[in-house]
Amino acid sequence: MNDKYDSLLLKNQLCFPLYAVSKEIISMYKPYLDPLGLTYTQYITMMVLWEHDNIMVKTLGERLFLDSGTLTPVLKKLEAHNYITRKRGTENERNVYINLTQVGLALKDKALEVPKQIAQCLDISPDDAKKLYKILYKILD
Amino acid sequence: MNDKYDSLLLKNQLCFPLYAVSKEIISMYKPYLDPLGLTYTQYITMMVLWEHDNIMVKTLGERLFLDSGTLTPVLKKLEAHNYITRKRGTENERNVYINLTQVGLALKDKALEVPKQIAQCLDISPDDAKKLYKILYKILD
DNA sequence: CTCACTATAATTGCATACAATCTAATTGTG
DNA sequence: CACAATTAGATTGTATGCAATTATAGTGAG
Repeated sequence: MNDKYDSLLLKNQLCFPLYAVSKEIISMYKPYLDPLGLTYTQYITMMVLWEHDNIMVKTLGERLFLDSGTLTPVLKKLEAHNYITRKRGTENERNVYINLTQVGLALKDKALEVPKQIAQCLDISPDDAKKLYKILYKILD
Repeated sequence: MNDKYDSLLLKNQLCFPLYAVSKEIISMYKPYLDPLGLTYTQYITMMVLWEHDNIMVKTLGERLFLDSGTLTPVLKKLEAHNYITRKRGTENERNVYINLTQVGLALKDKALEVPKQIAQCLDISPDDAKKLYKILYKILD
């Protein structure tokens, strides 16, 4: 009923459903983010900036669990869209500060619809959502 | 205490911790998969094949939630490593069947260590793990 | 039987992710 | 002060992921 290879069955993995659900939910964002001209990664980047403007790339990376190798190209695209600006710090030339433009700030109001739409698509009970959230942050910390 | 933009706070998202935890755990696999010459995507592909050999790319894609655009390059790499073979079906030329080589099959024994090591690194209670697993599969189905 | 339709992979283009390396700036130490 | 060590970003290389398109092979309605 149980052999030595059971631990290698896909259905006995915890990481795989995490990976699959993560991708599936991110793909649900696409139709709602496309009108805003944002990808999912760009969206969560904007979310951090909407909460706290004028932050360093390093801080952004810590909040999003992303390194400069990922963030630099993302930020350059957001800058090309005129949603943000990138400026070297005067006190310390190593630091790059990200700031929202008027356009980027204005996008916040349009983005309000996104979480609403996703909540409707996502078929999960409030109880499960709460449990899931808690367990995930327990792992992250 | 509560403003109209609360729904856009990173900490109020359910998808973000899913995405972050998924990435963090996948990165934990790297030191254990490197000696096997596998990436995480290649590893879960091999897991499906270890469970059921001689399956079509389409079936593999359904199990892994990946499309041919992702799988074709992954499978070509596994073929280049001599872990698998790819053969067009004789009954239906559209189908491509994937089979393990002797080397690929032998890798299964070495891979047995991987889930053991990951379980040790992953600091999560059995109860939380069970809850998490159930909720994730509820979403996937 | 034929031709539109469908199905399966492969290909192409774009956007991440991350390891490793590099550059420039800053800091700590003797 | 001099200089090794550290830090912040950028760059490079490799490997996904996914949408859209293409190529080829089967299928089915008339």
